[in-house]
Amino acid sequence: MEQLPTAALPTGGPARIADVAARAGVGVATVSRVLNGRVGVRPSTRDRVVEAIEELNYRPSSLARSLSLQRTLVVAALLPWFTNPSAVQRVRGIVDGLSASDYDLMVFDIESEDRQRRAFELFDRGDRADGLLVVSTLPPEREVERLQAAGIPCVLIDAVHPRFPSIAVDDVAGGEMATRHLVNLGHRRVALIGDPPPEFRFDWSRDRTRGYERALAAAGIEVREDYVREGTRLPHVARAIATELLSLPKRPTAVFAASDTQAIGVLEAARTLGIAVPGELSVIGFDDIEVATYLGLTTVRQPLVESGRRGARLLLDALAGHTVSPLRELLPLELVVRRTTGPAPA
Amino acid sequence: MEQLPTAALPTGGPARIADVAARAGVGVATVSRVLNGRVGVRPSTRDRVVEAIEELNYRPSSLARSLSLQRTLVVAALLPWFTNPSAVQRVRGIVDGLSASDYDLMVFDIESEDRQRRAFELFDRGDRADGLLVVSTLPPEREVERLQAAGIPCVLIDAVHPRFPSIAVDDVAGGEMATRHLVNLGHRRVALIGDPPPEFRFDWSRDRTRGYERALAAAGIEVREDYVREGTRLPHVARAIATELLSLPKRPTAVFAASDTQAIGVLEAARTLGIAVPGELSVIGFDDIEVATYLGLTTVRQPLVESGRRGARLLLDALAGHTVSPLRELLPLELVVRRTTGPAPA
DNA sequence: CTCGTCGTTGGAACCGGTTCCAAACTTGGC
DNA sequence: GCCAAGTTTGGAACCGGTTCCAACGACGAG
Repeated sequence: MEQLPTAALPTGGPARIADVAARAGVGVATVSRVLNGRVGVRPSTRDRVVEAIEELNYRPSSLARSLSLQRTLVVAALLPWFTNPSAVQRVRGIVDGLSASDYDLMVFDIESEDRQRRAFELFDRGDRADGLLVVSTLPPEREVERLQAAGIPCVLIDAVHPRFPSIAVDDVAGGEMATRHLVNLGHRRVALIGDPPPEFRFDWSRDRTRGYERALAAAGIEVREDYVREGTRLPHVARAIATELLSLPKRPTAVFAASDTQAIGVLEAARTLGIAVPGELSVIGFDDIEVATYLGLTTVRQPLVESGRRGARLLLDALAGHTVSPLRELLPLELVVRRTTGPAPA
Repeated sequence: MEQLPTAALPTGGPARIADVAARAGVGVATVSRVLNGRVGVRPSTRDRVVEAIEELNYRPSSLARSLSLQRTLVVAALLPWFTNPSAVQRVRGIVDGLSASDYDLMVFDIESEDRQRRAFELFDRGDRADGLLVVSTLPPEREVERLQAAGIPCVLIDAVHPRFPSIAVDDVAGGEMATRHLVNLGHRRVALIGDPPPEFRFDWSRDRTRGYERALAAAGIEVREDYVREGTRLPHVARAIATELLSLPKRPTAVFAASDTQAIGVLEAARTLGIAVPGELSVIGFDDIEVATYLGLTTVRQPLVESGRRGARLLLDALAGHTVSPLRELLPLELVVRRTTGPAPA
């Protein structure tokens, strides 16, 4: 018998490439070549290496590999999960858009400002991921600098920034579309529940409000201040606001909620107060999240899944070296009429 | 002016620790000490280093750091997102359970078998994450070996395996609880829609079915084969199955769906067929996902958020070096009666 | 038989951090 | 003013891969 290295795992931990090399009686460079399917390795040598790999149950450290290659083959999606149920749909699209590529997806929750900071600290140097998809949030300006300096491709979804390509919708048009639908049904007392101006998110709510105002103006209806409310997306917050709204002396006959989540709160408030929907009250949302179907909620659909898919594609393009100019791509909106809107009560 | 290293970023890329050291006129070891808040650095030196760090806008590479430390300060959650809406709730709990720790969470989607394989390839060596939370799925046996060999702490949530600690519920009891509720309401023709035996997931459906059978037996009701169906969780699949079920000559007066997602499909089928719920048909689900509230779905609640929180805590314990024996922790179930179940029609 | 060429191969530098260890520098007591 | 003890400090080895480049062997041609 010829001399073989004694211990299989001298270090006690998982085998390293050097262990494999020693076992196969070759150099580390050769093992690396075999691992990466390089040509120019004698078949007999290759066989010995493969055998050693299997005997040691070896798998290369992706960490060390990334460090050496300066590439991780990972794409990270940064998104606020919970404040935004539609984000899950978007991720579905991202997964789909990435599925044909070599890249793996990692999702990072940035619900709190603290976690947002940590997320960018992990990713803005490009050593945890090769590219970033930032969903429904805006990177702080300091990070914008850093990302661009480090040359990390970054695509925004459901957010807009002049320095990055983005996938979004025309929120003004959407707000107008929703409101016009209500007006066309004969409603004159149309309320709005929007999001408060966000601190570090993209302010889509403001644009939807603008669309609301525009549609009312077009119909010659004055905007009543007490009909325009703001509150976070949390269901119970929207519910409380809706309860106030529906308890006004001259209560609205229709409510446009700037997101489906908030629309659900309105529906709950109406049921509690014994107000019939759509008989006495019409409700329209925005987004068309999955629940909307089950609830029969009328809403303005934005292509959530498609936004993720497009964003992923754009990022892959950028990663492939194609220069992607910071364009603002708008996806189409569509009115989906279900069972929560109807003619204004006489 | 004294001589300073000329180019700020000689490499063109982000600054490295050596650049900082050169700029501050110290060694890399000293910079490292400052970065990590070690004591034993002269204040004046520390100031020079801090200044250099700021001037170069330096941030250490977390990748290189991980490689050197053999620690990532990252915990990975592996879960099938979309086949399982309850997973989102669980992640919410995980985030909460981790929030007080130094660990960051990364979520990895393993919807397809292919992605499951890739996930474990990325993580089973422990160089991408220090610990794993495996949700609603089972690691392949080969990976079990590898994980244990590499000493990577791993906690299962909504799945059970003899070699790992796990957080789960008593599915038999749950199935029994749901079915007994229907029986107590006077139903004798109780159908079941379950999951097909999964290939690489944990088979909770089988246990819930067993509970169903047990409850019927206790009431002296025979299990009718044509009342027991199987289909994936996709809403339209459950819907198709329910449509068949409700078109039987002697159709059931109650359906126990092994998950809320499937229960939703049943509700849709009933509405399409014009069957009143709960007047003519009672429906009970399992899980109590968020939608269940909005739909008024009667269901068996399992503590989804809590499962994530407990799993995270257990994992943190393991990461802190406490030995966590492979215990099977069961969380309590609770019957939540809403508006989709009622007395059996006369 | 010798030389040049090509196919294989291994050593060593590198990716960007951490840390051991020894050397250099302070400081205090005499 | 000198020496021992303690404080700061930097060089170099290490984490585990990839890859450049030089060296080695086999082979065919002259």
